[in-house]
Amino acid sequence: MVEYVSLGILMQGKMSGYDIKKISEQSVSLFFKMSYGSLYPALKRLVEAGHLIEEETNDSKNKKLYAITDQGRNSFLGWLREPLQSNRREHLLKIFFYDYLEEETRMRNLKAFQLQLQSGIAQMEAVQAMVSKELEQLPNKEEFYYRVSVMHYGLQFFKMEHEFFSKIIEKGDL
Amino acid sequence: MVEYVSLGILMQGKMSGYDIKKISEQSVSLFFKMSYGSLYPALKRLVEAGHLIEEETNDSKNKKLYAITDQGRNSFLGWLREPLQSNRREHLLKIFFYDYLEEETRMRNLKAFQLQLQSGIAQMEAVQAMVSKELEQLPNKEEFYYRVSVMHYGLQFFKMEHEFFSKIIEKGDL
DNA sequence: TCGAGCATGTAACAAGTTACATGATTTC
DNA sequence: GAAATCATGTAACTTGTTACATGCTCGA
Repeated sequence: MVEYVSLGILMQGKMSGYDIKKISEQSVSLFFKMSYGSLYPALKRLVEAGHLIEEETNDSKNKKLYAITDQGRNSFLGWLREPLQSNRREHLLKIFFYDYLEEETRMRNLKAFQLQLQSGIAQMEAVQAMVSKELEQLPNKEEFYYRVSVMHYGLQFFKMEHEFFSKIIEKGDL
Repeated sequence: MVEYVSLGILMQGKMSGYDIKKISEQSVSLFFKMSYGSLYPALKRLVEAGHLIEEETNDSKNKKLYAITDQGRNSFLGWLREPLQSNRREHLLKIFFYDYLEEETRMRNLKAFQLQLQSGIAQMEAVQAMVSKELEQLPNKEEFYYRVSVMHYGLQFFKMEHEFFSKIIEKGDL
């Protein structure tokens, strides 16, 4: 993931590793934390793979500037085009970069994900209904307060996400 | 984490590795996915560390039952008592098991986390205000539609989480 | 009898964290 | 002149995934 996030940030223009990290903190830090220990080796690999070009500046700080190549751009777009998956939580990361993606793929993926969410919600609602029935039979309900709350939270969360997707699919008011 | 989730599930009573996975899917799968490749080695380590006792059943399927020891219970509770941190997303996992924790620590941790959320929200709102001002100056606003949407989503999400915490702290209606 | 589910495990690999290590520059 | 920040990197470690490997049992 560091690699794709780095490529995504470098779509803006060339910059140093240090800058990439700073920008990631100001933008995608909600969904993704980057450490130098993963970033610098990743940049090295990307250069070796021809996805980036390294440029040594001989200014005082001897920092290096990284620029994305066509190959890198293609690789990044390939990643963006993949179906959205919520299991790895990378879906929001991808959507953050969706302005770079062509409308068609964008809509296809957003709608597919929307459907997944819908069936997930239906499933969870079924489970919840069952659980709360079972729970009512028990004398010691309060012992499951946090369990139940967290399940409830999960459901709420998915419903919120579903609503969010509806809005961005319709390019609704934000 | 597999280790703590396994211990948490075994607080209910002894069962096989296979069962642990099944139960994890029915309960915490929203926040945590378990694979056998991590589960079985984890169980082995927990036995070696004295946190679990392994019991061979000689029934046809030759499955093994795992039971939590006092040491394991203490280790699990130690983990539960740690402050909640949202960076690793393990906070909901912990809260799921919070019925096992004493009220005092529970409230202390929930309230501390609530405060963190609050300052996070304030910070994000400030950033958002700045960004949307800057954005209005630009002629090509639409090129940042997804970026802006995702940021908006993040803020919404944290607000929702904040509300959730308010409710469970007050033992409010769910 | 055949496939789904029960049941356990290993090995290679992937990805990232943490701590360490270093040094220049800017700002107060 | 001290502290913060810019700037890059490595090595050991942690954690988990994926694919492979095996074999039993129960119901249709």
